[in-house]
Amino acid sequence: MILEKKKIFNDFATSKGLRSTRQRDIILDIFLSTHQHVSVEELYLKIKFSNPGIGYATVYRTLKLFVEAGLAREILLHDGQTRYEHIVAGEHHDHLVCTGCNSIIEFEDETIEKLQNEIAARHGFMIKSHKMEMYGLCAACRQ
Amino acid sequence: MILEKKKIFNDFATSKGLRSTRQRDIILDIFLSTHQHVSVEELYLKIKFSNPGIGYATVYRTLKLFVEAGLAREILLHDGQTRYEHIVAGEHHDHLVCTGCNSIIEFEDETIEKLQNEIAARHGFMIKSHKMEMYGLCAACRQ
DNA sequence: TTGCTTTTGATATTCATTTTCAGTTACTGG
DNA sequence: CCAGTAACTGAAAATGAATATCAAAAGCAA
Repeated sequence: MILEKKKIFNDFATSKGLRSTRQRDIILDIFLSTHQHVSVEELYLKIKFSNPGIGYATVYRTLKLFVEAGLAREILLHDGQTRYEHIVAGEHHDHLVCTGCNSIIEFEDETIEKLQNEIAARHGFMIKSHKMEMYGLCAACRQ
Repeated sequence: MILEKKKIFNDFATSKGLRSTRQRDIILDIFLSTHQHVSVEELYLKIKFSNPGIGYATVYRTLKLFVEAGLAREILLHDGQTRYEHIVAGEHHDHLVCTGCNSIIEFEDETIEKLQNEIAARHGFMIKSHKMEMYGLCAACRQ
């Protein structure tokens, strides 16, 4: 699956006439090794650890490329930090965000997806992406 | 309905020991006269027109109070501007955002709401709020 | 390798939002 | 009604995430 994603990125790079660089390889590797919802800061620190010398701006730039390539998606929570999550082809999940401990639970619901498409169609919309977030207290924080 | 909202804010202010000020009254009035999804900038300009002298910071501060009071909700789109929308008790709507012309269509779907509650329950979550946004091209922009 | 173009890293910049702080205003007790 | 005190305001400075700039470095085609 990781190889598959690397291929997606390489194909994207080729089609765009982008060059293949050490930095982009490293950033992709590390991004793919992370869990969902990395903030740029988190990713940058992780990269810096094994590869000092890679600059902040490059991480930003490269993440934007991942979004363009369809590998990642930007998500905005309410802490002022943009996060990036992995896109898995044919799969879409949404988020339960605990406002107590900031943990995030993912879920997927086919029925909701279908309803979303119906609603979009009803309004003449052509949907490219969507997101859904539910805020509340997780089981642990309710106590 | 407007009076009702003013009462909600007054009650909130009283319970929090906040003072009643001319500025807050004006900002609430103008906020209530806006449509959905005002950015701070938009609101500030509108306020400035009839009430020069009211400062940017006060508008920011006051909008946060409206959120606390349950009158407004912050929404984050992808243009770097925080927007505020009205909360109508017992009603919840979601958004279709056109990435072509930035227009926003609102919709409401009871079935989705129900599904969300079921999902939350399944995960032991107590939901406080949620949001759903679908991005794509509206009918006009598809052409 | 040469020459050209993209990419990078450090830094400066931008822009939304928050903080600071001195002056002003609202409320409370007398 | 007045004075004291604490909250509120406005202007300006500060912050912090994200972007732009630019000289140096690196990829790529011939």
